[in-house]
Amino acid sequence: MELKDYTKKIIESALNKAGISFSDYIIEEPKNPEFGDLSSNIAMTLAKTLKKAPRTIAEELIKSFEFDNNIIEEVSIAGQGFINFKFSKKIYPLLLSSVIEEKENYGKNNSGEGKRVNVEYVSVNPTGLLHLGHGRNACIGDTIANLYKWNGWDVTREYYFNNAGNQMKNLALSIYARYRQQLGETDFPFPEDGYHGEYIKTIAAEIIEKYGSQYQNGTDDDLNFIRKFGENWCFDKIKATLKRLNIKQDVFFNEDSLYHDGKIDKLIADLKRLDLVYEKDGALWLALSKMGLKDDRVIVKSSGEPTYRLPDIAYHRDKFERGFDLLIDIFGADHIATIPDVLAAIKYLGFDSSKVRVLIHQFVTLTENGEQVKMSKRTGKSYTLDDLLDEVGEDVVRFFLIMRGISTHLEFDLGLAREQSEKNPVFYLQYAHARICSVLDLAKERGINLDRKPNLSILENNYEIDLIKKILKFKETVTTACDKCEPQILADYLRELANAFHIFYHECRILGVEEELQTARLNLALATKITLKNGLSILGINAPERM
RNA sequence: GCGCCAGUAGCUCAGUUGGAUAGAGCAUCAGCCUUCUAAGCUGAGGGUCACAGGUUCGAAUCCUGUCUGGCGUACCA
Repeated sequence: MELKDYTKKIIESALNKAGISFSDYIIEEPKNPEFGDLSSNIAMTLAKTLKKAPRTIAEELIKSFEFDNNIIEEVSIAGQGFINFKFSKKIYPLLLSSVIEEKENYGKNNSGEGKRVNVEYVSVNPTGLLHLGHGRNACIGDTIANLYKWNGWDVTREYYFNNAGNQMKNLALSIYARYRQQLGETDFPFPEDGYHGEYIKTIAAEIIEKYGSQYQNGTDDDLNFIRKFGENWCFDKIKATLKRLNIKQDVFFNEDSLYHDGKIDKLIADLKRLDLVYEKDGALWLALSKMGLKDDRVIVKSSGEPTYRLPDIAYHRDKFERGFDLLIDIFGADHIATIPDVLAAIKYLGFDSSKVRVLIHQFVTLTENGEQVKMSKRTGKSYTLDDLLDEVGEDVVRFFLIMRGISTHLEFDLGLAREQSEKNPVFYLQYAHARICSVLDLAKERGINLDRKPNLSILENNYEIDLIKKILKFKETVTTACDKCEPQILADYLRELANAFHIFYHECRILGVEEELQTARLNLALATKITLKNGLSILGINAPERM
């Protein structure tokens, strides 16, 4: 935000004049607006090193502040030594015209220009359907990818999957058992740790429908066919669900390719060369204890099969070698165990592991009227992401799954989500947008020309100024939400923005007032609409023109 | 046992990396539509920030310990 930069320069130049080099302070909006528009704790943080009372430091600093009186109205000292800045009300409307000029680009910045980030999310193996937790992962990942895009980064959205190994065998055997059962052998044994979902029965039924009983002998070829059929079936469903959420990933990275391309062999060779692995009990162990971790782990089992750690390390190395400046992994809480191992290995292979940012989100529970919901009422089976989408719609799902901080458990209130009313926070935002569109339409009908250069400085009552301030905070919000990788920050901001608009709308008549004011207020509404729409698009949510 | 995450209003959650009187939504109660969408707005009540110590000008925030819940802690992924 430009005003914050301006304030920072004032402080910095005062520090320079005093010959002090110091940056351990913040400039922030005080919670209580009576304290001004921006506030700094510089005098208090300096107190420690200068060994002077905060208030005297503040007084001395203020004496050498140089600023434009048209921008800053008042600088004052308060409390234990806060320096408060109060801006002229006139400055805000002037900043509004750039919002309207930038339109769909308002809020973007180029701080990430020339940098490449890889965001890996969803990454569900094709052995089943997406559930709520996957949905949270998907929505967080997609929103974070959008945020990086808005901050000027070159973004690659990636999905990592494994279509080999035990779990796929298990999928094949599970389908095969259902297949035999549906062909008449009702007591055909189901594998003990098989996939119990109803979808397995659906897949079996489809195989019967298309191919009859030709795979019932269960030869290797038969099982291979069934495995591939099941994999494709699951992947198609997963992709279809993601498409409903408007999520489209750029790269689907198959773990298997790491083997075909020799990257696994190369990794083992390199680890051997670095003396970071050893053999014991017929297995190959990764010497994590040499890398500062507690326990060594097996990376190749005595059977010759690798454990998941090995390809995970090779995969991260591959991402580094593809030249990304930042790697973001989004995992559910159950995947936490492998992370320190992968990062340690990556570091000892000579890569900068601080470029890997791992985001762990906690689980989602579905509730209704305070009770936990496990089954879908419609299907009577466990709730899939698709069931939820059918029930409450894409916008609500996307919003609800990002509206809490990543690291907290998320309670998805089905009753609230289903509610098409003011209680539902999504509709609150969308309603503000639709309301603006309706006013703008009406203005158009009445032949009001918005393009004529508006005199925005006529906007000066508190409702107008508060709304303008909120609109201007959007840029900073996009940056903060991205830096912290917290989509929730943006969701909260949009609610505040919509609230500021609703208040303005309630208090200030837009159409039918004196012409100059009408034009100015219409432009304010337009700027709000632009900001709301841009923010919603980052969250992947529609901004309806009518509700 | 050990590791990670969490514990803030009746419920669901924020709290800008240590700042000023701890906030919001929902729920409850009381108001506001002859005028641009009432899916809106206004007001009220509601708190031992899990507990106990410590660090300092100043702690919901940092440190130590305790308690509670979730997730991990495989030659599963």
